[in-house]
Amino acid sequence: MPKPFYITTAIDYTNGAPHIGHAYEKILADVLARYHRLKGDEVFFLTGVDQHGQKVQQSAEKAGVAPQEFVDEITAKFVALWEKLDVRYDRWAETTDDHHKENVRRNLQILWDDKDPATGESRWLYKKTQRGFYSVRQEQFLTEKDRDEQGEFGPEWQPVEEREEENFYFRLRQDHATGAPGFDPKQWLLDFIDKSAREGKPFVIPGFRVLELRNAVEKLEGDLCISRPASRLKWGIPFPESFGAGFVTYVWFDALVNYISFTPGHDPSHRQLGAGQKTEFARWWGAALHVIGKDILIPAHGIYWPIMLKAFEYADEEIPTFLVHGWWNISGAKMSKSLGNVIDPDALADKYGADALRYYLMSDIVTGKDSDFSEGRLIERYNADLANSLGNLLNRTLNMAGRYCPAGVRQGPARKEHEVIKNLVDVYVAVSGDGSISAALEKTLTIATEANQFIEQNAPWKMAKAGEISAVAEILYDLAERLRIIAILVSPVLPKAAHGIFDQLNWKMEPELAGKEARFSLGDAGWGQLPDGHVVGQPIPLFPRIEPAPEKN
RNA sequence: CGCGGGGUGGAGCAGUCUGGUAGCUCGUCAGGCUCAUAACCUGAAGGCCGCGGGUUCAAAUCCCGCCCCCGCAACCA
Repeated sequence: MPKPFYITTAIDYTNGAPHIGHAYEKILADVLARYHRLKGDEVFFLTGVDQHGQKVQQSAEKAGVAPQEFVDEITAKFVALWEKLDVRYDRWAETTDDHHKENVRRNLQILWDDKDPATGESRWLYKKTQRGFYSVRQEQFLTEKDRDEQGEFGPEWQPVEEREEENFYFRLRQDHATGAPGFDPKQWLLDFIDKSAREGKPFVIPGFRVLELRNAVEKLEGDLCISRPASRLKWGIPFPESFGAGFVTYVWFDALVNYISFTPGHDPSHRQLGAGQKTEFARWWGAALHVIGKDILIPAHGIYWPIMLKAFEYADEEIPTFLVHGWWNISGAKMSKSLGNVIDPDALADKYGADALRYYLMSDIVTGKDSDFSEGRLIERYNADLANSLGNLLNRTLNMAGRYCPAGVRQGPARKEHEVIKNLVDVYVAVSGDGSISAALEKTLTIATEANQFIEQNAPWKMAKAGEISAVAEILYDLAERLRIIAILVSPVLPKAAHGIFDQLNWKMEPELAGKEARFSLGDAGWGQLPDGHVVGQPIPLFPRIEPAPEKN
């Protein structure tokens, strides 16, 4: 029975066009999904868009269109980009989807109906009136921390007015004044983090984020305001009528729930995983990995979400794992719209191709850390690794095969290099499982580098001149096998190129496999699967060199 | 004394958790090869792994102190 692997990404906010950071996250998740399919796991890959909220409402107003029209337009850009970048997901999550809206409302109702027998009040939600200074410009209540040195609210907040507002709150910690929920969510989360660390079961990857998260939880005070008055936020999911009229769901309470709403087999009528949902849903949910950016770990994913799941009565083992990735900076500075240094992945894909962009984004960063984006580096890595090392290897191999062995390549004796390759494949599997894609690529490229060395050591062109054709045929079989294995290993990152290599090797050409991921399997990465006497195809440069644009003065 | 990340040959980075000959790509220099996408291969120069202490037979790696850089308001992965 194949192992389930459920991978999700953050859903992108449809307030602007996608940038390189959005693309990085989706490609990372796509590569992991493809890697698990390669392993033979049963994979479900969920991604999508977050469409509600204040900022979308404002942007739509500014653009003079209805919010739905506004988000539809931006959503289309995301969908088109993922298509262009070969991000192959299994389901698309949109928070304006009816099923999702229904699910969010049900979740609210469930928490509202979960009454403490002693008080008759909800254990999780309560209504409170907030009175204070409100920035009309920023649409938020201000705190003492927002005052400047003079003790005034600066011009960035103005106009500021005193306001009173009633909202619903979600308990993040025990609060005796308003009735305890029976246990302290904050303490539970701290214990859960510690327990995961003790058991060596990763809750947050990479490890240093665990420390950061734990410190943030320690400092946690106050609860989460999960409603907005409809008078100031219309673009969102209305609260159920039982809460009274005029409340709209806060975006994070809406967005996070998407992970549940769009999981296969989800039935909103069940509250928890337990007996009622020990079905398709539970099978997927138990294997969930959330890929997110470092900016949304604290507090949304690392604090709100586990406590929400706890409130929905998910067991500790049913809290998903987070893979937290870093950022692509620009010349050491943060990418930002206000600095105007945002990188457009769509234009890059047009210029260099999806595979080149995917390769760069996967190879030139260590998962979890930040890296610096540079088009020059993209070209450098493409030329060095893909054009010169791998592409040229394929080209020279097929050229020699066509020239010296038109009747086919021949299986030769076992060589010590085959053992080296097997070890590299093992390392590839180990590091890929940890999400270390750059290390996996490095190991894969090592096979190409060693193949180039192998050619020099044997100099098949000299052997051919000496008439040793059968020996040449064995060398070329060896090279074709290496290329076949490389194609399998790079296929998660370079799906197009992997097909290109297989095609040129004239391998697995069945029409039903053409262009399909099923063509690649880790089980085929063992040595010696090309038949004796196999005839390879014609060489066509797979990665033409990119000539760097001359330095701008 | 807020929280976290980083400081490794000219450039960009890995290695640090699980101490044991300092690794990769680019660049530089010298040579080789000609099957190949002016690609490939071999060799060389270049590092007291931010600084100072400590633990150890042994420290880039563990411990203590210090210095410098970057994030932690918004747009936002």
